[in-house]
Amino acid sequence: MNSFQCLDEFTVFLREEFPQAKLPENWNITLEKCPPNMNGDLTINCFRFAKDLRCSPDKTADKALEFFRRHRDVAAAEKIKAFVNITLAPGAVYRDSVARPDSLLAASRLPDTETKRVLIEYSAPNTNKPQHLGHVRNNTLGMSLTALLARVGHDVIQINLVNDRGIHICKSMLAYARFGNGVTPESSGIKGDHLVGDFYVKYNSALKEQLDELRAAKPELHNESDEKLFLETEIGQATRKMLQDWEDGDEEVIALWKKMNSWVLAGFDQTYKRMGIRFDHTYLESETYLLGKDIIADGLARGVFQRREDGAVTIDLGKMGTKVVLRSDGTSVYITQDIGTTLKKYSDYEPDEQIWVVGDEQILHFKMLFEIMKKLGYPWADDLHHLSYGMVNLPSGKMKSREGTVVDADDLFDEMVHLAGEACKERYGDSVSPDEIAGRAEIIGMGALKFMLLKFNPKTTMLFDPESSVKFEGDTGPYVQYACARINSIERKAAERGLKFATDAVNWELLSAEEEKALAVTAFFYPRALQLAAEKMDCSTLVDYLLELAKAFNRFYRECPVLAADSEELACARMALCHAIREILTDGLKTLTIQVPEAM
RNA sequence: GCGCCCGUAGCUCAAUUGGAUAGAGCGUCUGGCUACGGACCAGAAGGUUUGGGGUUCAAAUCCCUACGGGCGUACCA
Repeated sequence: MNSFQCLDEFTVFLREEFPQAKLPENWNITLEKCPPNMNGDLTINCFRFAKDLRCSPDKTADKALEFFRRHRDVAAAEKIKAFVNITLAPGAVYRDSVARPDSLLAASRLPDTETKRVLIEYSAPNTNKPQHLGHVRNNTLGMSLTALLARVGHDVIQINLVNDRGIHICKSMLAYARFGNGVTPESSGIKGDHLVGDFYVKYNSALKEQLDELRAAKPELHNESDEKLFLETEIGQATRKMLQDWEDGDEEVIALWKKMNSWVLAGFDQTYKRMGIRFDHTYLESETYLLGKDIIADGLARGVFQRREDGAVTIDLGKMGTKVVLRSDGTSVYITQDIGTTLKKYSDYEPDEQIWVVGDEQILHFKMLFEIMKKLGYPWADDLHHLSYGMVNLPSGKMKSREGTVVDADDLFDEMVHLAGEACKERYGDSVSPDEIAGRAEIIGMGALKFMLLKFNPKTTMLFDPESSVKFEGDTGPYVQYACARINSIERKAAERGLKFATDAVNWELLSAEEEKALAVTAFFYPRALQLAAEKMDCSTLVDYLLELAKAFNRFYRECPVLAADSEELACARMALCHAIREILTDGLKTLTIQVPEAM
C-alpha cells in the first residue's frame, strides 16, 4: 500500500513513544482525508487509535501535533479536539502520489499471503423468458465484483448456473406446442429468448383464462389461490404431464426442450456479450439437479438428517426451524441440489471462498444451506458467502414478468445506447463517421447504465425511474468518462505541438494551486478505495471515489490551463498530473467493467 | 403471529461501520468561455436523520419503544 513518508515515520515514532502498548507488527493508523471545510489535506483521528496506545485521545493528539509540526514534509498542522489536521508541503504530496502513477496503481494489490481463489456464481437465469433489469443488476454486480476482486490480486472464477428445467420451463414449452405453429427465431426474426418469453406470456394468459372459467363454474373455489387451483385446470394438468414426460425421457418432449433451450441460450449469449460477461463455466441445472441426493443419504446414515414418519428427510436447524431436504416421495427440493452443486463446485475448482450473487429474498435459504454444509462437516463451509442485493423497483411498483411490467434488458441497452448516440451526434455529428459515433455510443450508453446500477449500495432496494435514471450528466458514468476524454484531448493537442514531458524531469514544485494539490491528494487515496471496496465487496464505494476524483479534476481543469500555462515547464508538470489522473480513472472504470472512449 | 431488512433535503441516494458543522446528484433559483471540449464550473435555497426515551467524551449509526414500509416464514425455485 502506498503511503506518505511522514505517516510511515509517524507510525515508527508512535512505536518508540509507546513501547508499553506493544503494537502488533501490522498495526497502522487509518488515514482520513481532511473534510473540505477544515484547514488541511489529511486528518489523523486520534479517537480511533488512542486506545491501542493506552493513552487518552487528547494526549495522543498532542504527541501527533508535536510530531507533524516538526516534520519536513508538513507545511502546517493544527489540533482540534483529538483531530490533527495536516497541511502537506506541495512537493511531498506529488512525490508520494501522482509522480509515479504505475506504482500508485500497483499499490492496490494485496500481498500474496492475503490473496485467495474465489468462485463467484451469478446471473442464474431461467430459460423460459428473456432477462430484465433485475438480471442486469445481478449481472453487473457479479461481473464488477469479479473485476474488483481480481484487481486487488484474487484469482476469481466466474460461474453461471442456468435453470433450464422444471415446471416453469414446461410452461413456455407447452404454449409453444399449442400455439407456436412451428415459428422459429429465424422465421420470425425474433431473438430466441424473447420468442420463448412470448410463449411464456401466452401460457400465463391461457392459464388465467382457465382459472377464471373454473372459478365461474365453481363459486366455492373463488377464494382459493392460483397455486392451489393450478392442477384443477386442464392446462395445469397438461404442464405437469409434460414435466413427467421430460423426467421419463420422452423423446418428443426432450427434443422440444432442447430446441427451445438452445434458442434461449443463444439469446443470452448475445446479452452477456453486450455486457462484456464471460463465464469460466456454465452449469446447467438439468445436469446438476440430481446432485445432492447421495449426500443426503450419507448424512442420514451419519445422523445429520432425520427421516420423518411420512418418509421426508429433514434437518433441525434450531432457530431457523426444521428444513425438508428430501421429499417423502424421494425427490429433490431446491436446497437438495444446492447442497450437491456447492460440493461439485468445490471439488471442480477447490476455491478458498464461494460467493453467490443472489437477491435478498433468499437470505434465509442461504443461511440454511451454509448451516447444513457445516453440519455435514465440510471444513470449508465457513468460507461460503451470500452477496445479497435488493430488488429494482419501478415508479409503478414491482417488476413482474407475468404481468409484463418488466424493463427488458436488451430494450434497455438499445435505449441507453440510442440516447448516448443522439448526444454524440448533437456534438460531433458532422465531423465524425457514423461508425465512430456508434462505437462511442455503445461505450457511453452501457457505461452509464452499469455505473448507475453500481452507484447504489448492493443491499439497497433501488428505484429505477426511466425518466430520470437515464442521464449522462451529474453523478454518472459519462461524467467520469468525460474527464478522461478531456485529458485525451489535451494530450492530442500537446502531441501536435510537440509538447512532451519526461516523468523523471517533472518539476512538481511548480504545482502550487489549491486545485492541483487537492487533485493529487484525492489521487493518493485510490489504492485504499480499491481495497476498501474489495474488502466490503461493494463497488458503490469505488463509484463514489471515481466521481470525487473526476470532480477534483474538473475543478483543476477550469482553474489551471495546461497547454496555455505560463511556462513550458509548468505545462509539462500539469500534463504529468493529467496523465496520472487519466490512468487512475481508466483503471477505476475498468474495474467497474466500464470502458472509456477515446473521445466523446 | 414470529424472524430479517429498511425509514436521512421536494426526488434518488451517501455518510470511512460510534467521530468534527449529516454530504452528493437531480430538480429550483443566481452567475460563468475571444479559453485545453459547456456531457463542464462557481454560488444560493433546501434537514428536529419517522416520533419518543436511553447508553457516552461523541449517535443517522448501538439498546428500548411507538408508527410506517419491504422481504421471508413451502415436500416452489
